[in-house]
Amino acid sequence: MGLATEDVERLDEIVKRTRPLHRGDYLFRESDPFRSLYVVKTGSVKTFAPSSEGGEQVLGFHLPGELIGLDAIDRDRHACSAKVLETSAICELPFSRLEELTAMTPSLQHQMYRLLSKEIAQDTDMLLLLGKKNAEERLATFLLSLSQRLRKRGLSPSDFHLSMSRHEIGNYLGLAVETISRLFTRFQEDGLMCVDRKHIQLLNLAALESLVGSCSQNRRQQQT
Amino acid sequence: MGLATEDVERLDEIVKRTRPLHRGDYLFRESDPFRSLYVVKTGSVKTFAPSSEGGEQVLGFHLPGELIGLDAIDRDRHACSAKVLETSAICELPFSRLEELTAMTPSLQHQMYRLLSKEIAQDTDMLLLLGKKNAEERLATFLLSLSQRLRKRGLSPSDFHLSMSRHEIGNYLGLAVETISRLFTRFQEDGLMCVDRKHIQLLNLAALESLVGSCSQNRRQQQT
DNA sequence: AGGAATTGTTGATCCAGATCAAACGGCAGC
DNA sequence: GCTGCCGTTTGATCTGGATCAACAATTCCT
Repeated sequence: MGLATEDVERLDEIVKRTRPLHRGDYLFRESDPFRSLYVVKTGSVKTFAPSSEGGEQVLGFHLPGELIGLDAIDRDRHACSAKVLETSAICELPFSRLEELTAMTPSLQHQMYRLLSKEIAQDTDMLLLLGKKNAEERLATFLLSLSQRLRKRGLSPSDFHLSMSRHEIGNYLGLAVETISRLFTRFQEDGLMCVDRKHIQLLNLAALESLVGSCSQNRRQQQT
Repeated sequence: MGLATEDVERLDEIVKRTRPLHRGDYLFRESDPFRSLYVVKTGSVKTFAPSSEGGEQVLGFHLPGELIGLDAIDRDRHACSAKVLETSAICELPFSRLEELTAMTPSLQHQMYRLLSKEIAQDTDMLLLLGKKNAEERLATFLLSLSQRLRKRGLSPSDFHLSMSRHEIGNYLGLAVETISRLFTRFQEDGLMCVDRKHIQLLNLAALESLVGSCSQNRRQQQT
């Protein structure tokens, strides 16, 4: 992510590599004391918070290269749980070590601020999604987000495996499972994608992008 | 916020105090280059991002003591606009100066990480609100949040002025203006609060808190 | 392999909250 | 004081997506 090799070496020294984790394993649970940040090397992880009365809100899906646990620094304990969705390799970054390191390395400190800030900006996008977008726009946004993040890691942006269930996607997007299922069917009928169980192929990225930007053509105006 | 007086003095040296700003003034606009963070001293500010096709999503209301602009560090330009809601005193913190200062002051660096992390945790709460709560729960959550933040600053937690319009509240909470208006009326009928134009009195904090936690009594189960 | 539990799909119905419509109350400008 | 414009309230109606209800396809377990 644009670090000098010198910095990378230093970071490398404090990273702990954990043995592979498997579907269902927890990286940490809500209210665990906060000690480390985690980086997904391969596989995927979901984070989620308990909502009132037993339910849960999926907060995010984390793909290779992505950092988990930034929301816990403030309270010294995790505010959400992180569960592995498929066999995954995860690196652990003890935060106190990281903090010492960034204190003596301005370029790393800057990088750290950027990472935290990026997380905020992403949450902000999500607020817009949940606050203003309809079901179709939400799912299109989700698919394109996955696509872009996979591309960034050199993986196929148009042919991939969903490690999360329809239920989890719906929860994340603020929609019911049934709505997700119906939209997958519809998107497929419209030739936007090809869905086979958890195997997804995006056939028309451009069309999906035009859905994301709020389908102005088929709605009257817009509130607010 | 729990800083050593020594640190506060150093911070004080880099703070720019701006003349009072007035309703409608912008602190910054979306896509402006990022230079500074802002702290509300008195008054209030709203931040908002353009949503697709002209609308906007209100991202937050910022009261005295709160920091604005953290989402811009990553991209070097502001991802949202900040508009003053009433005559306000705002401090400006040039970020490059702040970054230098925190690099040489571990306690300040730590504080900075905590602030960024807290922002993420707050956004997370908001995702839960927009993803899982109904209209009643959203408004109750909003009112209690204001109440608590005012109390933290030594202001009345149960008698205050709303500097934002019903429209802005609705936008923030993902609800229509009419819904906000109706809920205010209902909350008042139920003796939870007293509403007079923009003047709010919370009469029953405990009851509002019980609303927030999802009113399990009057709904069947709960999805996920 | 066989049965049970989980996950996904599809159709029918329902409802919270949006949208539409109208009238009202404050307040700014003249 | 009068006028016009917002912002707010209230009522009527509409609708996107939730909920309910089967059922089908997978995966898991023994």
